[in-house]
Amino acid sequence: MDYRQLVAEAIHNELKDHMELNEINRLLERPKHAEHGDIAFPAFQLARLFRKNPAQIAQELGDSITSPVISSTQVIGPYINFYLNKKTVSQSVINDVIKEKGHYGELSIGNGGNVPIDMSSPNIAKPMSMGHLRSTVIGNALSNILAKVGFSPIRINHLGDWGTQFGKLITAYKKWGNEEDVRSEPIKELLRLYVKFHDEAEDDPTLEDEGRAWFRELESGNEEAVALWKWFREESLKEFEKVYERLNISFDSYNGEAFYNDKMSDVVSLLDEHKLLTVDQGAHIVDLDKYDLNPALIKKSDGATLYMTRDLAAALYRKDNYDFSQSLYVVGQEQSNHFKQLKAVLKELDFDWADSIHHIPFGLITKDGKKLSTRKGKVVLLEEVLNEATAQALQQIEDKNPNLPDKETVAEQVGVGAVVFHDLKNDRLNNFDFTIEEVVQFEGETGPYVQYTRARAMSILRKAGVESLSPSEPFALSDDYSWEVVKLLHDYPDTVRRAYENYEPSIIAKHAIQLAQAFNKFYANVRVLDEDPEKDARLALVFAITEILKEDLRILGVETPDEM
RNA sequence: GUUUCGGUAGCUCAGCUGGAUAGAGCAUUCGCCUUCUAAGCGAACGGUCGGGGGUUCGAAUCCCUCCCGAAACGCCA
Repeated sequence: MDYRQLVAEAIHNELKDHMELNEINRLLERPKHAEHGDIAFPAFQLARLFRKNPAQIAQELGDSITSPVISSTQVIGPYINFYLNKKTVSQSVINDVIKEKGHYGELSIGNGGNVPIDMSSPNIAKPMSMGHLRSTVIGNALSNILAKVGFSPIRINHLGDWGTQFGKLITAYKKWGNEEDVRSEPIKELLRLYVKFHDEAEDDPTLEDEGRAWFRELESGNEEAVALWKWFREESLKEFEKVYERLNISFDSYNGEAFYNDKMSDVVSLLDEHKLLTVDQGAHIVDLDKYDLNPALIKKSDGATLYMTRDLAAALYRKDNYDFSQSLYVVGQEQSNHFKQLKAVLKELDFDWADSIHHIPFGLITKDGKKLSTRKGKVVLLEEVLNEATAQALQQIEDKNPNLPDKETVAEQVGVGAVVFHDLKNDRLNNFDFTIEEVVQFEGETGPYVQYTRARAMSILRKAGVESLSPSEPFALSDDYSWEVVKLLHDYPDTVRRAYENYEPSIIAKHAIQLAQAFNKFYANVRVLDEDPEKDARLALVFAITEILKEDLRILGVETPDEM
């Protein structure tokens, strides 16, 4: 049931010749204060239309609007406030959820269209940082949201597995590294070598030359260089897999930068055929003046290709391979310019699908107010954050629920859940300064709060012996605490739609928090298991809540322990 | 300097396409476990919505301008 639509139709019945249904729907609003009813219609626009005082219009119109979902109407000044029929609406909404369970809120906007999502994309030989976490969890949540509204997401891990840094790394390894250390702790050791290289290079600039030389060797297929590269890549991937496993995220493709090595010359020829390339200071560029953008650098003055070249190759490959309906890039906002250029170049190539490419930017994570830098060894290691969160979750369990079975598993779900939820709960463009205390929190607007809320609800169902419900029974409720929950359940499809339209997982996270808050108030004030004529309906509501909280968290990539 | 984001309670943030007395969480203080998990609930405290103009019946929200912060700005990705 969509009661907003029903109310709009009821109003439209009275205003047929004066206002479109859509317009009415647009004007309807949810009052901020409970004493203003459940849904309100302001009469200001009508005042202009009828050249009358809006309060007077509201007064005249108010009583004539009727509908089975409206239980009463109250006019306050220029507002017509509607109170909905709680029993009718709650019964309908609860049954909708019970019928559809996790599928509730699914939409068919996507028509099954493929949507490659460029996400995570860590650099080989570097540890996963909090920054990669953002791309990973936002990308994952967006994939789930897209699937929920009918697209077929394709998760692509565009690994940073090529570039001059490998020349530097090979140089550093040959100078200061050994096989054993790399094997035992690959990322840590490779990072140490990488940082050492940059330290030493400050005093000894010839190192940079050596690094470039080794990269040239790698590009031209030098056996030793290629072997080292492959080895570094494998070891790194193994480490990344551990993290992805903890986050419960998998990919459909690991085609990274190296994958496009043999596909870039085609891009260059294509640009050339379209007469788009010009030479400037020895470099090949595409002029983008008419887009008010800097030129896109396609080839360096030494002939080497660049990031842009590679991303063009990737965009073309994805179009050919997936025939996507849209293509997303979950990449930090500091690269906005790059993606504007990318789209502009594709437009210059006359590809009409250029507009279906969307950069999904996100804010920067800083530490002590400063940008993180791998080169300077200034990193927040994701794995350490997850470990700390899990350890604290375990401590919490020991304190509060020491008899809980399988504590370690739950601690992992809660700890990781806290970190992931924290990353998704705010507008993705917000910057934030990393502190472990802030990320690992279990109270208030956090992942564990939502998980805990659901665990309490599950506990009620367990005690009542409810495992599943069929939607036939009359689950009508009318108390205020249930009503707040019912309204949030009702809003779910619209929430999903908004999350999709804005590519914004935080909209789902906020819904989860609101629903959890509403349920906790209900829980504190309404006894579910007591014998009461409404007992079955209350259990049905609790069941509906567990389903939607679980679905909210599933979309965000947060697990849901039944007990904690 | 140019462009793009941002400035709302002590801190972190909501506030949907302008609407009725600006909301949460954290922190602080206080109350609630003989009743379904207190990772909870309730209460108190806390705001010139960066400043100034403008549009409007109505502006935290839209426009202009100024101040402050962050990021990007041709051979890194």
